[in-house]
Amino acid sequence: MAKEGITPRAQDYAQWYLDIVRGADLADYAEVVRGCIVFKPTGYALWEAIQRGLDDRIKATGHVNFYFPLLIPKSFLMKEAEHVEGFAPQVAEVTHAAGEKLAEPYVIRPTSETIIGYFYAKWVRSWRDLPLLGNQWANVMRWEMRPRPFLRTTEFLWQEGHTVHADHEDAERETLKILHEVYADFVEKEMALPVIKGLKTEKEKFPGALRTYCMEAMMQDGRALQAGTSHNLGQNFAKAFGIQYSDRNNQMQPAWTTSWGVSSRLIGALIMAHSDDDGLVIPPHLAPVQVVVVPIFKNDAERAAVMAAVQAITADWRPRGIRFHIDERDHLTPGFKYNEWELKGVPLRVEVGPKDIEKKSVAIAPRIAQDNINANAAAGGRKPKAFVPQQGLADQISSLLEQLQRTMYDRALRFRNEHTFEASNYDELKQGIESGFVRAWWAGSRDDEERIQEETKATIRCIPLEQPGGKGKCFYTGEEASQVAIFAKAY
RNA sequence: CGGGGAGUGGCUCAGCCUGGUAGAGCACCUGGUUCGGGACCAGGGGGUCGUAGGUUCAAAUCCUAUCUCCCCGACCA
Repeated sequence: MAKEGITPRAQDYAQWYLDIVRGADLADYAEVVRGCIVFKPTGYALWEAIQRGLDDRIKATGHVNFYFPLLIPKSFLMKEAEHVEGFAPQVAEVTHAAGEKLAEPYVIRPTSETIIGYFYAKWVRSWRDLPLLGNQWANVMRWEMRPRPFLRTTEFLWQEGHTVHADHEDAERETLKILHEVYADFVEKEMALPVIKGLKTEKEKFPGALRTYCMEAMMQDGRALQAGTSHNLGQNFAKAFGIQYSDRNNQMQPAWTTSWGVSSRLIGALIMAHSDDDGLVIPPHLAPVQVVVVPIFKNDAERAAVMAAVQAITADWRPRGIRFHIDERDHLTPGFKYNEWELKGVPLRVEVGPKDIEKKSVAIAPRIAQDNINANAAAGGRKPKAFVPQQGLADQISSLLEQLQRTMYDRALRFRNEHTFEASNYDELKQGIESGFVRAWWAGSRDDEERIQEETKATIRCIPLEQPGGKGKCFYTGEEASQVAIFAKAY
């Protein structure tokens, strides 16, 4: 039962995604600025919800926010060899200002390790200054060949954390803490998106990092989406920018740094992981509007009675922390509103009409199917709907929202499990990556990895932190392997 | 950035081949009847046909350039 104007997923997944973005009114194309989008209010509200959830966790783990300039001297980028090489093809440069050519061009930040490194070198003096735990919310720009709304735009919004540590162990601890306690915790609990946490291979790691940890999520077409990364930068940037400190013995030591980020791409992940052919589906924890109330009336007298009832019914919702909206528009039929709010992904709909006033009930309809709420033929619909008493409604809504949150996570996890395959040879891998993730014992080289990518379009998404243990036979080289890798096509 | 497709009211598109006063459906506005799963009738508003240049008495239509979007590839959060 696809909505008007929504291409079914099975027909064209890419078009479906674009239809959701447009239909749910999340973004507009900034067609006058190639590759950029306008975050419309509903899209930006999702970003604000993501920011809130992450910012709370970033601060709870001891970090503070700050802000560095958008423009970075071009020479800064050149100081770390791998870093320049990695980002050079993607940077935009400012060469002129005030009508004059600049002596040294600036680049528009593609990420801020370099400029922050410069200042960290000034700020860090002693072991007592460490760890230095900072984060900034910012926009960055990376010139993209093939942009897609939220998933890959030339300018995007993100947070980037940058920390300095006295030794490798502390930097490593930080890198993993962010991955587990900030990123995966947020994405799994608030976005209802199960992720696989792992290590990037040399080929896939951040340019200039010692190692990169990541979390990978599965989209409904079986492809992987990198939902966040956390880098142990080793001493690479510290050495390039001279970040050093006096240790307890008054010896100068190069420091160790980390950086980590998640971006507005998460909105794309949210859409592609949860939504259906009827439109967007937003997990209740994240939803800017969790419940929409649709009043039903035929005339002014009914309208007055119904609105009074709606006021009474919703009176205790706000104090209970339920985020809701009452759709009072009177030029649209209820049926139209149902479809519209489903398209926009609101988790729960409550209908209040004259019959409900009489029976002290309301109709309640979850955005996605729930075991305890069945399709209600009496309501003329094929969609799940239940009539429940007004008494104790706030409690029931709160618990239903929690139930929906769990259902969404479970549903996404089940989908991932059903689309994850084991491969013990190359043919099995080729077959598996057509519809999902492939787990396989891996002892190949970087060259092997590149060859596999050329031949199959799939990459090693990560070496999962959770390993089966023991040894296996590499599916590609036939050698003894001590680790399992996840292969998939990626966004 | 290479290959392919497309830009005409807010949306989906027709008109272009064969140049001659810009159309439809949906959406929007007004009024009325409706209203528990995408209402109906009547009236109305809205488009320098992506942009720039050229050909022509005359260009949405033909030519050139350019921008943007979509699909496929190489690059990436």
